[in-house]
Order: sequence, then structure tokens, then C-alpha cells
Amino acid sequence: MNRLTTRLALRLERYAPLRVEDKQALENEALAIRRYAPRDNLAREGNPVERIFVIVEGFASRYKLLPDGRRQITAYMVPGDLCDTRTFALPFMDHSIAALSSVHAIALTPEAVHRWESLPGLALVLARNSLVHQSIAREWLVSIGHRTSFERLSHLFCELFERLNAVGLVHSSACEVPLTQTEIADTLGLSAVHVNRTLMELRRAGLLSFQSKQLIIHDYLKLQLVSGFHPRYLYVASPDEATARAVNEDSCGFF
Amino acid sequence: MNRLTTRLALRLERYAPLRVEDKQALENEALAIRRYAPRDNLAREGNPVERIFVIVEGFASRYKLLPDGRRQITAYMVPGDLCDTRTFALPFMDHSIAALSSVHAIALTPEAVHRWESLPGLALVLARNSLVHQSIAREWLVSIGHRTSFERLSHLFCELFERLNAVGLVHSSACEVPLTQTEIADTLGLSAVHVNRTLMELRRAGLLSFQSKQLIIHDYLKLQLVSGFHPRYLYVASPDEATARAVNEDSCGFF
DNA sequence: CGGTAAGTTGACACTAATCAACTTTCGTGG
DNA sequence: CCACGAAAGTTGATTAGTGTCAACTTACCG
Repeated sequence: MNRLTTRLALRLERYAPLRVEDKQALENEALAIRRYAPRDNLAREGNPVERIFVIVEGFASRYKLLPDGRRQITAYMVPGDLCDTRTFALPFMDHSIAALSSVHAIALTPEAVHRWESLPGLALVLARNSLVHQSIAREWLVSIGHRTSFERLSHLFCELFERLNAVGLVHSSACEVPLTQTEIADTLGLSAVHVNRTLMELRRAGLLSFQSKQLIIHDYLKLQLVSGFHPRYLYVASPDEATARAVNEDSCGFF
Repeated sequence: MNRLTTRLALRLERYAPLRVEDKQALENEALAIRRYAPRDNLAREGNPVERIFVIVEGFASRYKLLPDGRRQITAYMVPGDLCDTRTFALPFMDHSIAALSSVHAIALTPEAVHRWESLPGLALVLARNSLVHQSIAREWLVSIGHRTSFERLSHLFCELFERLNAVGLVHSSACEVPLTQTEIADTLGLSAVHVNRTLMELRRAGLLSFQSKQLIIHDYLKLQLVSGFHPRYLYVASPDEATARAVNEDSCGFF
């Protein structure tokens, strides 16, 4: 098994353990890997759905544009995230997907998806991936609908921290988050100016620093507290549960 | 085939045509129908997922509560809408579901879902239902993130109008929308007071009236215009396409 | 090294929240 | 069927939180 497959398997296993045959199925599609530069579109609103994507490296975003040029980012895709496998059941995209950083992604055909779905282990991973992303979208509605700018920022950073941690991309409270302040603004329904000011507040409060794409969380407990963040909605197994899973690799159980 | 099954089939066929065997499968679960009064919970955040629901009559909402008691409604479920069939792949609910009006819903077990998914026609309906609801959630993020209160209200009413029309619940520009102003406020991230004032504006502008749960749209074209509403994201087939589908009942094509 | 994108800061405007009082409608039991 | 209480809706006054505009600095890329 090559390096890429190993890494991808590790990231997908955040959802459920994979068996050898599942990993083999991953490897069979590894040739379909594509590279995208920041701002490249992986898919465009209105276009037919020909491929869906598995993010192996880098950040991507789902977004919609308003007639006046404003943009709403509706989701982040980080390594180990993928599109809903049922997307082929719709005739065209309702939104666009673009790379936020340099991105490596596997582009799956309907046939490849069918092969993956026929393996119980992978099918479970794909189902949970979709459900967790729906759960995240709901939490984002809560944030934009009801939280203050301060809470929104801190909540988003908590979420990214958890999600990146779940796929091994956090090291000693630091991780790479390749987002500009404008992109964060378009995510949280705030102006870029206000995001800037709120980030200052977060820094001054000693909660985190976020410079040149590096997010460092200085006081995670307090950050969770001020933002009302509870990681349940991300369905990340706790350390204990992760251990239990690792012990019994044959099980398909989750929690 | 009894009355209930016929009506449900009609509403599900907004996604794709159903064959006789699909409708038979619906009928087989009709015994699992339950009735809920307004405010009753169909499912609660944190609870294990034992049943998923198909709304046959009435309105339900998905919502999350904040620690201070504020509520964000993240989705409406109208007749013909159902929960994602993969929900069983997660150990607990990340949100709650409550009846907004008096509701008739079929409660499906994992086994029933499995039987439905094994029929290609029904499986397609279930897949599209999930994808359309994900698309709606994205559009709601756009609304809450970027639209003014006036645009949010009018956009929401356009959406409800289209969705109810797609399942035959609009008659001469009027439909029943059993929402209070407070519930609309909790949906759109506005205060109830501001929703009230904005509704006045909409009335005064001659666009619609909304009294005692009756929504009447007086100028749908203008309402779409002022709200930036485009029905694409709802994936409702246009009249022509619906006709084409009706002609060729055996096809599983969509658009 | 120059140009552009990203980030920073201040002044000001405005949308929508809050608080409070009041009216109307609805549901329910006497 | 009416009366009562509670929920829903309405309106005004005031305030808080963010958006907008503009100028400027810093960082990045070819």
C-alpha cells in the first residue's frame, strides 16, 4: 500500500475502522488524484455532477455567490472529507467547490463510488461523513443565526481544531489553517473589517494566535467556554473510545 | 392502495416517479403512522436514533437549543419530507425534531429503511430528498449570512411556497403555513419584534399577506425579485419537465 | 523590486436587538 | 357558549453590534 493510501485511510478511519479490502479499494482509485491551486474550482454551481471529490491534502470550500458578488462559504472540506456519494442523484450542482489552499483530491466517478459503497466498511465511512457534514451545517446555522462575532470566531476555531486533530493535523496545540480573514468573514456572515477586529480581541484575550495561516490555541478550555462549543456535533470519538476501537479492529461499531 | 399511501406517494414523486412495487413498500409501513400535537418532540438531541420519520401531514422543524434557551430552527419538514435514511449510522441525534403543527408521520425502523432502499425507485427518492435538504441548508446559510431581514423573510416565503406547491398544497396562490412569528424569527436569526415589523413592510408593499397561518402571495414575481430567490436549489422539476416525466412513468430520469 | 493581496485602524452610519407596554387571538374549562 | 388566561402579535423608544468607507501598512509573489 502506497504512502497516499495509508494517509487517506488514516484520515477516513476517524469515521469507522477500515479492513484490508476497504484500503485496497482506496488504492484502486488513487490514480484519479488531481492537484488544484488556491482558488481553482473543483466543481461549479449549475454544472452537471460528473465527479465527486475526496480531499487528501489541503483545504477546500463549498460556496455560493450572490448576484452582487458577495460570497457565502457553506462548508470547509479538510483532509479526509469527501462529497456526499449520492450527489450523482442530482442533475447539477447547487453550489461551487473551490480550493482554499493547494489541494490534492481524488475525483471519483459514479462507478468508483459504486465499488466503494459495496464494501460495508467504506459504506459506513461514507454515510457518516455525509451525516457529520450535515450536522456541521446545522451548527453553522446556529452560529450565524444566534452567536456574537466573538463567539462565532472562537467557535469556528474550536471546530477546525477538533476536525484537524481528528485526522492528525494538530501538533502541540498548533495547526495550519489556510484561511484569509476575508474567507472567514464570508463563512461567518461578517465583514472582513469586523473579523479583523474580533481576531484582535481573541489575541488580546490570550485565547489564540492566528498569523500567516498558523492557528495556535493557547487556552482551549476557555475558548470552548466563551464560544459555547461542545464537540458532540462533530462525532469525534473520545480518546478512550478510539482506543477501544483500535483494540478491536474487526468491529464496525462506532461509539 | 389506501388514501394515505396514495397521498404520500404523490408527495414523494416530486423527487422521482414511483413504480407499483415502490408504492406497495410504502403501504407496508403505513401501520407505523404516528400523530403528534404541536410542540411534541419526534426526536431529541442526544438520544439514540431508533426511528426516522416521514412527514405525511403537517409541519415539523429540526432545531437546536443554546444554553441560554435561545433556539435555532435549522430546517422545516413539510409533507413528503423525510429524515436522511443513513441517520442510523450515527449513535445519537445532534439536534431535535418537533412538530410545529398537528403532524402525521411514519416512524421507520432500520429494517423498514433497508427494505425501501432495496427498491431502486424509492432509493432514488430517498437520496434526492437528502440532497435537496442539504441544498436548502446551504441556501439558509446564505440567507442568514448575507441577506437583509426583508430579503430573508421574502426568500423564506418563496421557498415555502415552492415546496408546498411541489406537493400539491398550494391553491390559487395561497397555502397554510403554520408558523408563528417567533418561530420564523428563530429560523432566520432575527428577533420576533423585527420579524413583525418586516412582515408589516411586506404587507404594505403588497407582496403577500400572512395572517392566521394563511400565506397568500400577491405578487410572486416581485417577491422573487426582491429576495433574490431562484428555485433551482430546490430541484423542483418545471411544469414541462413534470409533464415529460408523467408521460414516461417507467423512466427514472429526473430532469 | 514592484505590484497586488491581505491585514489594520479610525470615523461614521445603520440595521436589528432589547425593553416595555399594550392589543388581539386562541384554547380551554366552567 | 361564554369567560378567562395565556400565547401571539403590535408598536414605540432606545441602544448595541456590525457594516461601510477610506486610508494606510504589511506581507507575499513573480
